[in-house]
Amino acid sequence: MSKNLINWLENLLLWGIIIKLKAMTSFTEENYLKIIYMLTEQNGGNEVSTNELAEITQTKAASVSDMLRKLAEKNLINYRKYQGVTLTKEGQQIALSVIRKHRLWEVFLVDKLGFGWDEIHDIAEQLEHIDSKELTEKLDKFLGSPQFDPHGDPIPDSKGKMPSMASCKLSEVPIDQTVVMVGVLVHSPAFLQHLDKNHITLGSTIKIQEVSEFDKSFTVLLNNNQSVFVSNEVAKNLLVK
Amino acid sequence: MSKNLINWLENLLLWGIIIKLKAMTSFTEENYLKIIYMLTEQNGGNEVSTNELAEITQTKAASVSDMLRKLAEKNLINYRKYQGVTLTKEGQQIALSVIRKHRLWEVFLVDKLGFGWDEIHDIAEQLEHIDSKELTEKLDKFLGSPQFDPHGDPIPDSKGKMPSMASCKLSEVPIDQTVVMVGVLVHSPAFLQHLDKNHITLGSTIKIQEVSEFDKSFTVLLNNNQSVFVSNEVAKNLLVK
DNA sequence: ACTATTTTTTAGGTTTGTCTAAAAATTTGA
DNA sequence: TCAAATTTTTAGACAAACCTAAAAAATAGT
Repeated sequence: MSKNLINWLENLLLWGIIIKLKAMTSFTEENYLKIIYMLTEQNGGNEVSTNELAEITQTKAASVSDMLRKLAEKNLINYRKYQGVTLTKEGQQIALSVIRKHRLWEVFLVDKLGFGWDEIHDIAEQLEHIDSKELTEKLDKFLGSPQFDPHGDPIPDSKGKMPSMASCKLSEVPIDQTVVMVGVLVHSPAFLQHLDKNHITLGSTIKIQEVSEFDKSFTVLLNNNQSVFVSNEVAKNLLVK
Repeated sequence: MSKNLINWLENLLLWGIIIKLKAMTSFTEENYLKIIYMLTEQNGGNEVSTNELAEITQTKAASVSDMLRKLAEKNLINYRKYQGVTLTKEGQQIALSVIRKHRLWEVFLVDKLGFGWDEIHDIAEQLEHIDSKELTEKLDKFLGSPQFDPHGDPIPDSKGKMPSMASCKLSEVPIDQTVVMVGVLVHSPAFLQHLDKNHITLGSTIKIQEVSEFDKSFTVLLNNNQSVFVSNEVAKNLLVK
């Protein structure tokens, strides 16, 4: 009967919609996945705790618990109650895609629009959730397929593979050695502006002239022949090669 | 007493937050305002009805009613029950800012990333809600402060002023006259792809060679000396100058 | 090893934006 | 003009993402 057929088609359509909804990740879910990815990295691959997530998302632990249950149902995280979480393959893919978009947009904001590296974070936090694969790939081409963002962070490729680069903290480099500034471990506007004021930017050549016994502060020579003072606190957060 | 002082400060803070929340417009609210603006234009300044809004937002009239009550409370629309709505000054400002962002991003997508004019609508619908005045103004500069978007629609300036341009429908132009294509009244991919196939684009020179008595279809001569056939349906939706 | 503390989860509630069903207002047309 | 049809609003519910308060599990200290 044609009415049965129509019902059947409608059911199929309905199923299609349900499957689509289940496959979709919301703005908020994407944020959780991204943060779990970054914290897992920081922890050296260990599980991320509920409280850590609550701290960073600026919500309460109870809200995090709710969300973790939901993400686990969607198979995006590995979740054993009270034991913290890690990402599944699928969750990692989504996290990497969000990070890719975030970092590509940061390159756009600095290279094309002329923003400072201390001004772009909040805008990129919004742009990273724009949903269009074609857009991401065209943006990537337009920017010349950059490997690193304006803070020196690696940009994963469309398959989620991160470019790697050996680097270490400036604080660990021996005296008299000459190195190149390739990244920062802290992204706060205050830190970045401090570097600007001292003419230290991505790509700066840094020669370590003197290290104080007392407070482990550095005096370094930059490529412009300027001699600047670098506290240990700063040196610990500068990546060089 | 210091406890009273603290309470008092907390109250002030709370007030501050409430004021901020009241001043903010959500993604969804922005969409309603934008749509009300566009429908009001189409209606020649008349009120927009609940059903019209339900149709376009793809929701139910009941949901629209709810939202209208909310927007009216925030003084963004003029709303008399059962009488339809218009925007207040404040609502219009927000609508124009969203439209400005939408059209600037469309220029970016076509001019810088190489998208076709039939592929950009859904992406711009997302980008138009990115919240950063500095971003909008830097994007505008980067694009060379364009006056019109890839469909020929005017881009309001940062104060909400629309550039104007006299134009009329191709269907209203007399025979033998030569005009320039400056816009479209329909933005569906199908229509835009049809124009692409006939080599009619923004800026094309069009000379009307022949008009059929029977179906009001046109034969026109383009700047590349190609002669193409234009149905009345198409001619009614082409803006020329 | 067993309290005390901390961490995490559960239970129950709020807001936003949606829904369906039903009521009320407006418009239409004989 | 007044009953029928249409449009709009109200009432009551639901899902997502959050909250507070309280219960349960894990960890730590002696």
